[in-house]
Amino acid sequence: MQPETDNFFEKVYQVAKLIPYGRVTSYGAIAKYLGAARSARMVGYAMNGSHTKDVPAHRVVNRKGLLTGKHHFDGTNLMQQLLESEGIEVVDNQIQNFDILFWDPFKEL
DNA sequence: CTCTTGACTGAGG
DNA sequence: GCCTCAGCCAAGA
Repeated sequence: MQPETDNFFEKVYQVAKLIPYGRVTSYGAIAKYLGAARSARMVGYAMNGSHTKDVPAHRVVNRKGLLTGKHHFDGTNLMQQLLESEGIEVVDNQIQNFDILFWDPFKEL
């Protein structure tokens, strides 16, 4: 059965899956791409179920490039480990060169 | 229906 | 640049 792309949550998952390897984006960017620029919080809220999906939630951070959602991962530094595993530099929960690694769905899609 | 919570963001000081 | 406040929207109790 086809995924519920009509649901806000599913839309978030779909976009998150489109994030290329070694790239990151912000909740607001995804939200805006979905047409709900003010629903950035909903994006993060939706990610609560991301662990049951094939969604690379670790590639999604807040606008500052800070790993605000790392507490939702199993370990304490799991999110950082995943990012570093993709060649992304992370220091003190903050992504380095965030402006360069930032993946804008409007420009890339 | 009302109230609370939240992986956010933008504006103001 | 940092801190604080308010707005925003959806889901759960």
